[in-house]
Amino acid sequence: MPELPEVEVVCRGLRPHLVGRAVTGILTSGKKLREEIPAERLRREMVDRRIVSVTRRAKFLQVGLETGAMVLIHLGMTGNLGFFPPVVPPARHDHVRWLLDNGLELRYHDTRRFGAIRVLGPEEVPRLEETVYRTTGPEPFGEDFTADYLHRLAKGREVAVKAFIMTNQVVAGVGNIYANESLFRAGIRPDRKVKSLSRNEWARLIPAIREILRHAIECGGSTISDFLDAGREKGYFQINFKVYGRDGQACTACGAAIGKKTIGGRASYCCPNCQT
DNA sequence: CAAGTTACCTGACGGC
DNA sequence: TGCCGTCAGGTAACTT
Repeated sequence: MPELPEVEVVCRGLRPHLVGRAVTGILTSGKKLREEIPAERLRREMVDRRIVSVTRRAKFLQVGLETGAMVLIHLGMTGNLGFFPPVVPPARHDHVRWLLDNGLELRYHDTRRFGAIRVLGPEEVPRLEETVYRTTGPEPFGEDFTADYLHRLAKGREVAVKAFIMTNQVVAGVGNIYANESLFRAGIRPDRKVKSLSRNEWARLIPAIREILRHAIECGGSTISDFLDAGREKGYFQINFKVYGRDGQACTACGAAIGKKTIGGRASYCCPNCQT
């Protein structure tokens, strides 16, 4: 499920329910995610502490504690968070349950266990950008994400533009779906080598990425409110994809059949007519 | 060093 | 019905 827009939607959905709450206990499944769940450290930094912020950087959710400590949550491919009353039996693949002082539980559910949960002490938080995010590029909505930056970074390189913009070091948070959709919006073929893109094309791609992401966040936002007790994919993404998953179907702009091929091991879709 | 491949997991789906 | 291969929105560790 989660690329940047989904993580942003989860972030905004959690915030009003979490900020100001204190954690009273933490239960874990004992199963390993991408990394071991640091259950003891989680308890040490969170139990009897108040949550003061819920933010996002790249695809990480950042839960800030009153002590200055922080818990990072990455949803991987199938991670999700939801609030439940304790009487609701935990589901298969619920891996962390945060008991809250309002009687509800926040549950982390992750079928494929590609997600991650990390704990940072107060002394580690000021250096996040140099440690956790050392290899993470600019936020797509950040002012450092510019055509000049991309043009310079792409110089002489042979990688396909779609793989390039999906690389975390280049820009944070653009996954397979929105890479496909952004390139369609910008009219650029996903298999173009980045060294062949003009300064103008980069300048076109940036707003395309931003508009696609912003629209996806807004679509998710329409159902944000039912986080309580709802959990799981309650129809967040009624986004109409223009190319993703539409191979063989007619392009919404010109009617040509959308094509599909693999780039960098990932399914890639493109209109042979609208994208050059 | 850049670019491509593989591994980590489970579940859903299509073909036979 | 069931068995098998393939695929899935992420990422890092590999190999080439």
